[in-house]
Amino acid sequence: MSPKGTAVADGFSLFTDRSVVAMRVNGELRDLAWEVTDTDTVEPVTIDSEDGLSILRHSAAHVLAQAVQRVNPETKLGIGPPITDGFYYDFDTSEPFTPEDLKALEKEMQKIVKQGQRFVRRVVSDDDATAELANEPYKLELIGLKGGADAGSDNENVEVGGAELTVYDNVDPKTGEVMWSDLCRGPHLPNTKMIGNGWALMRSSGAYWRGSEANPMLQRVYGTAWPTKDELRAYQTRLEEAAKRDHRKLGVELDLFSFPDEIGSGLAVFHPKGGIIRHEIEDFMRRELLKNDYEVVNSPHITKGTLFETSQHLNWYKEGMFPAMHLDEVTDAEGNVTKQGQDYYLKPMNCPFHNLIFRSRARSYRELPLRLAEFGTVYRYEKSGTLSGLTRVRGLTQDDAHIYVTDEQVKDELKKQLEFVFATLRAYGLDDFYLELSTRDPEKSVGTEQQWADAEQTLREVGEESGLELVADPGGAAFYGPKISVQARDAIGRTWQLSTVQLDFNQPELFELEYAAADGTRKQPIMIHRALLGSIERFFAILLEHYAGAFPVWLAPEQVVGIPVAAEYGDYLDEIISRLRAEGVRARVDHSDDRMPKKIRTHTKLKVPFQLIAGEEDRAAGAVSFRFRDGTQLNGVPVDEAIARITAAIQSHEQVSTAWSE
RNA sequence: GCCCUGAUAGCUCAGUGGUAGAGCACUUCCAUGGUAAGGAAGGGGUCCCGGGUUCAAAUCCCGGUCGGGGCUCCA
Repeated sequence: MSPKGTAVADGFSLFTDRSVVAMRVNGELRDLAWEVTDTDTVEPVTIDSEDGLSILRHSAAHVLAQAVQRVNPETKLGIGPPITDGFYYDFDTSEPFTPEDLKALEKEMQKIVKQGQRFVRRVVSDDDATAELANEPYKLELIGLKGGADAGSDNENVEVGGAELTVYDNVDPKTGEVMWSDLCRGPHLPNTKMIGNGWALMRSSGAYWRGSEANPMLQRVYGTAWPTKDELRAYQTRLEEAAKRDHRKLGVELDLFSFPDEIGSGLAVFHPKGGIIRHEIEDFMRRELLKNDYEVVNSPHITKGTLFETSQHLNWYKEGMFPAMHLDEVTDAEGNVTKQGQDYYLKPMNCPFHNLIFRSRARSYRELPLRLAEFGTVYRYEKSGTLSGLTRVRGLTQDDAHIYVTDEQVKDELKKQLEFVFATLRAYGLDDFYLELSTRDPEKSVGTEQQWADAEQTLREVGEESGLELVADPGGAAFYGPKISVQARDAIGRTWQLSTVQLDFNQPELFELEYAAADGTRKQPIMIHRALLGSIERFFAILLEHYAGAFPVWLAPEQVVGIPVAAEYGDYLDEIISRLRAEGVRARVDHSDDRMPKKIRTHTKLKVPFQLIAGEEDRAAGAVSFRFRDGTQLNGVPVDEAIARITAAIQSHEQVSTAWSE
């Protein structure tokens, strides 16, 4: 502890650079108005730093709240923290916000920003705060939480996280009048003018108070804020780019899949072009499985409930399952049951079936590791509000595998699995990964502490040995065992949880699985669940967005389209195309009566990797001209060479968007 | 599941109490063309479904289905 120094200055005199919006004093974020002493360590916080952006966004949230209460003073305040790329503020209001309301609020916010109100920090006692905020029931609740054992989430800490309670007053710079106040830990920008014009309100939605379904729903307004208008524009452009590659939009444009209303929510049909992509994804996966010592199995989509009683799924996840079909019950004329019926369920998971396959006969240690793989279609009754395109559906096909190993084999097998995962994902064009280790949630787990500790340790070692970044996810494990998951970054930097490798010491026990060990005793195997692509539907969506619909040649639904310069050259192209088709290439000639530039436009929009154009010059030379997706071209390529290059590009899983360099 | 919001031609969308529209796509015909839209004509809609209000409903009200944005959830 250093002796208390003498107050010497505030941040305004220490930092004249106008991009400094706050400072760190002895590691703590402080307003520039904070008085520092000669023994303090002081660092500037600039607006474009991570802390600076959070402060900017948090201040913008305050301005939003002030605007809301100006428009409707009856509105009660929830919380208003900064978040990635922006901020939100929750309100309890009699009428939800309409888009017009948001426009009006933006205008009101602009006035507040222009006025340049100062953010002034004021320390208050719990009692004073309680009196001052008597009309703000949610804030009172937060004050009550402060200092409790469970101090609430980070977002709530933004309001009351400090050692002492503070209120920020928004003060009119001319009159000194307090325009508005909010309970807040701070720090804030010195004044609202510094929020500038790089912000916008985005949307509104409902959100449960303190994130619990049991609590009332508040109205949340989301906004975004950046140091400059240019950065705001860049952010908006980024959102537009992401929207352009939205798989739901591309799915319609490229005629890949649809969700007919007649079938029901979350249930997709794949059209021929989506179907062939899916076929290629699965076909490649199957070949890799067989090369890597998996056995391919198959199981039905429905089963009697007893199976899921054994597996405990009916106990733990019944709400997530489609309700039972009650079958085979017989009643007499009086309605008395004369024969008990049976409950049948659509399967939400494949593992119990694989356990039955394991158990179908005596197993020897010589068979282990036994790797059972299936593209198993499962049905889950996901809540209606959580469904989203192909990424969250009610009917999905998992590329599922269950691997049964001895205790000694666990580590080697996990290693092998991770390597297999990386190699496979790379073949689909995803190569930027990190790992996440999900560990025990003591509230929700079976098995002994020792089992968990050992398993988590093994997973951690394997993860660390992979050389990839390993992120902890404490409490994220399922109840039956820890898992390691592979997160992949896509072309625009978003991360997706793909593969999971999960240990399970519960099911082998529930199903009484055993094998004969070398010494003749019976032992229980350890089970590893592993999904490599996750669900095929979701993986399909991820690839579609990753490539923005411009798939590598092997996955492209149409690989080659021949475009004759005039109808006369159609026959010549037909010959070339039939040679490609004989090689298994998806190729056709566009014989429609559109003009050539129109055909080029059509197939460019459909993102066909190779357009083969032929006219007099090409025919005379026994050649074709390539046009690639980006508009580059390669003229007069001899036909044999063209075919060889196309088939090679398919073989190698290569992405081809531009002309090959010689 | 909860809050908000939407549904009009295959697609994108205009129309908002009084006979249903555009562009693209599709069909046919003309045009025979060298690198992102040649021309003309034509077909195509229980305006999501069911109730209600009204002389009259695609339009207003209620319920449902499906979509979208969030919250919660995600074995």
